[in-house]
Amino acid sequence: MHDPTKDSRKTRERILDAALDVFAVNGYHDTRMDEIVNESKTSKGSIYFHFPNKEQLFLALVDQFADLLEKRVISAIENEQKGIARVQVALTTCLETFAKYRRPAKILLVQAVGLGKSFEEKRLEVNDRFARLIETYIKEAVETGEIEPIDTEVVSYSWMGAIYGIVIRWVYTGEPSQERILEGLLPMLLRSVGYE
Amino acid sequence: MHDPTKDSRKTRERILDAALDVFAVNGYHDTRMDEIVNESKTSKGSIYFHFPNKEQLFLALVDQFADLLEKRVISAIENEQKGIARVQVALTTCLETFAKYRRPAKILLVQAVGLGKSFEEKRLEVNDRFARLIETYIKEAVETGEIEPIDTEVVSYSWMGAIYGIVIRWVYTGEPSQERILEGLLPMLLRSVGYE
DNA sequence: ACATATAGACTGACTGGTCGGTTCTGTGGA
DNA sequence: TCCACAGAACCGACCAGTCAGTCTATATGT
Repeated sequence: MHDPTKDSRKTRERILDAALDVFAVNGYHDTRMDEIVNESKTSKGSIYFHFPNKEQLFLALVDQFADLLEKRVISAIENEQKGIARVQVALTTCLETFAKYRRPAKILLVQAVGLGKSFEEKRLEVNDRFARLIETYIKEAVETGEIEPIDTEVVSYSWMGAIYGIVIRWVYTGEPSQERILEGLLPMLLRSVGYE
Repeated sequence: MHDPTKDSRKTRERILDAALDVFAVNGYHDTRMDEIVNESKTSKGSIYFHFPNKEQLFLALVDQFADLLEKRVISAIENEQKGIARVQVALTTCLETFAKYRRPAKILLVQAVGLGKSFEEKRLEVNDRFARLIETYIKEAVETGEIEPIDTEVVSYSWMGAIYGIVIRWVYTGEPSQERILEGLLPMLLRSVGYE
């Protein structure tokens, strides 16, 4: 019907970018719509033209990053053989993506937590998607016999937690360095399922 | 008999109990002080007599649980020999405590996240306390030679994350069962530092 | 023993500022 | 002419925090 023009898309992105900045720093409740208006150099009318309300604007950011993360993981492993190699690449890609997109990561891992019911639903949905993605590759590695059979659900959720925990700390303090994370965390996770 | 201090203490606890219930279910921002008033069968004035404001009431709950967790871990390991045995007991105690105190756990792990700066400070402080506690015991196990030298900081934070990740899922869905968590997660964590 | 004073604990109706969201008028470009 | 937006003025629900006053128990004075 109405193909969004180039300008329209640009404005939408300016709003999303500004929202990303402000939400990442201040969190959801401490962010005023007027701040996003200022930051985006648009207007209140414009924001409410592109997004129905504050909540949907925020969730759009969460979705955007979840999609990005999934796409990057899937495209990274598609050249790999089934098995532990895929697990390794998937983990590396996750960590690299979190490192590269620090603010979206903070929004997903920190700012989206502890908000109301509708937010929590979205977050659990994203988490599940992510955990199942990891679970798939772990199961493949079990199938190829590279690692022993294990409770893959427990493994995937605790891996996710481990990654989140480290990344959250890194987001706040810059420590441990990305190098240390890759060199410390990855082997540790693989060792946890009996792969050296 | 009519010790005013005792009555006062009881009222304070009634308020804390009610706040625990309501905050755990609704989160910080979706909790109205009036709900806590109703739930606690006290009054607005009474709450503001015992606590300076909403924020401090919430943080009192976080502190309460952090203290409890630390006390239980420390008292549990004091009968154990230095080394991996202590690590094992510390982890078991953590998981048991989270399981036993489900609502406080939810408040610490979920509802306290993504609130403002002062909240985040408190949460990071609690997390650090907890991570360092674990780190201590891991270091001891390295000293006794039961496990190989490792990046204990990365280990402690990722362990913490792993535990959080699993517990959060359990808090929401009841899955995986406590049994599966103890039988799946513990050996996994120990394996991750090269201990069978 | 009785009256009075003081203080701590508690009550709940009320308020005042905040902020998400609306509305409306206007503008420039395709 | 219509889309995409600017932006100011405005609305009004919502809710943390206030405050004047009540109640009860104990201390003090006579």
